[in-house]
Amino acid sequence: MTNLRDKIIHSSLHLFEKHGFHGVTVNQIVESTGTSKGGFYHHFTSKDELLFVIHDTFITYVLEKAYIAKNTYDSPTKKLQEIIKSFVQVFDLYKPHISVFYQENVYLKADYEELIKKKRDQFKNIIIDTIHEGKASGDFREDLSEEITGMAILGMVNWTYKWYKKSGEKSIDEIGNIYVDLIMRSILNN
Amino acid sequence: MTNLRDKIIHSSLHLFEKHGFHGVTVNQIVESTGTSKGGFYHHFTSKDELLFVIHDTFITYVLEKAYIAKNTYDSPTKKLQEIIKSFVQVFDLYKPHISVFYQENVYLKADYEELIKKKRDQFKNIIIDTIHEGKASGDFREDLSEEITGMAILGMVNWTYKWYKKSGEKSIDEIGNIYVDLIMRSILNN
DNA sequence: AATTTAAGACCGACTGGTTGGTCTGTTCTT
DNA sequence: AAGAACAGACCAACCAGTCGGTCTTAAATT
Repeated sequence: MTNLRDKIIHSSLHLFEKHGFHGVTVNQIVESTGTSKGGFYHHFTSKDELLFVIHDTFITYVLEKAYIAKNTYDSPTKKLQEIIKSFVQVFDLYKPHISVFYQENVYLKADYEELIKKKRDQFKNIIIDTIHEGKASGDFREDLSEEITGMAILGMVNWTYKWYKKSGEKSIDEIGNIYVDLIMRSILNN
Repeated sequence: MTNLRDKIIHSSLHLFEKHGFHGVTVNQIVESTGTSKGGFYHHFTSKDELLFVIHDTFITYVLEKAYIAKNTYDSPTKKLQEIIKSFVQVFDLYKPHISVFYQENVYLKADYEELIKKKRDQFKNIIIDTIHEGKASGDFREDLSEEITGMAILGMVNWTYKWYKKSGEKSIDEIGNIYVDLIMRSILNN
């Protein structure tokens, strides 16, 4: 971590995670980073922009991983497995980002919100499309509702941010494998 | 809705859901309720207490439903099915409460937070205990991790608050049945 | 090589608007 | 009559953002 910008993001992330966006003042961020108001506003136009940057770095990373998984494999089953696994792995890298992402998104300003929403919808659609493919190929059950099943999977996986701790009993890969197992049993044919 | 207290809760619920706890001022609540600061502070000691009341009414209701389901049936399978179904039904009744519950819980003051956490843990344990019972009785797979499976189920179900709309294609009971189907396929033996 | 110039990085006292909460009344109810 | 229910002007605290200024660094000029 060489530059101040990254330091500010790093500090604010942990503060936001614990106290929420509005529970943390710019002065607190600045203090915990070891800089000043001037330093902060030299790198960010506003507190709101900082919130956006946190949102954007996370969703951009996740989206790219999902595209890679989608394009690397042919079978819908393998695709979905990899999308889930790669997403779950992100919890070890971006846990605080994710917490802020799901906890504070209502506080994004309209313009920022729109940008984030687009990427989030893309991610959602990758999953739903994969379920669609799986049904078409005969891998997945015909009677699945693509929308609801997609949201069920997303929910199961996303919720992890509420309870996952690196120091917990199970590693993130173990958790990912459990999710994949549960999901596959419920959507695979026969 | 006869008394002012309920009116205030009702109005604030929708405001909080859309703009978040800190995105809504007491003046806005008071205005949208059609009352005054005096009216508000006659019924609530603080804005924070209002937040707590919203949390508490929801979790108390849900917890009671879960206990009833747990005590009404004998088989773990049936128990779990009913717990899930009864919980999902709550979305039609308490959608705004739930949104606030999961979005704004970081802003609960320490004392209030503790009270809520206790009830939330009780709810979580009802599910985990039921999974435990199901494994013991041979209904559920032996190799399930009770903790992770429990959190996976909770995640799937809880996440509904992020996207569910009464006006949507599927009714809440249909969604509940899909969840039960997915979950049962993944945890039932053979 | 020495000196000037200029821009980027960072500082921190200050401000203007906002917000939760108070307090003194007035009106309704029993 | 008397207490509960409500009204609304007012206040003190807080907080995001500003702005004039300093320090560092590296290129440009002499």
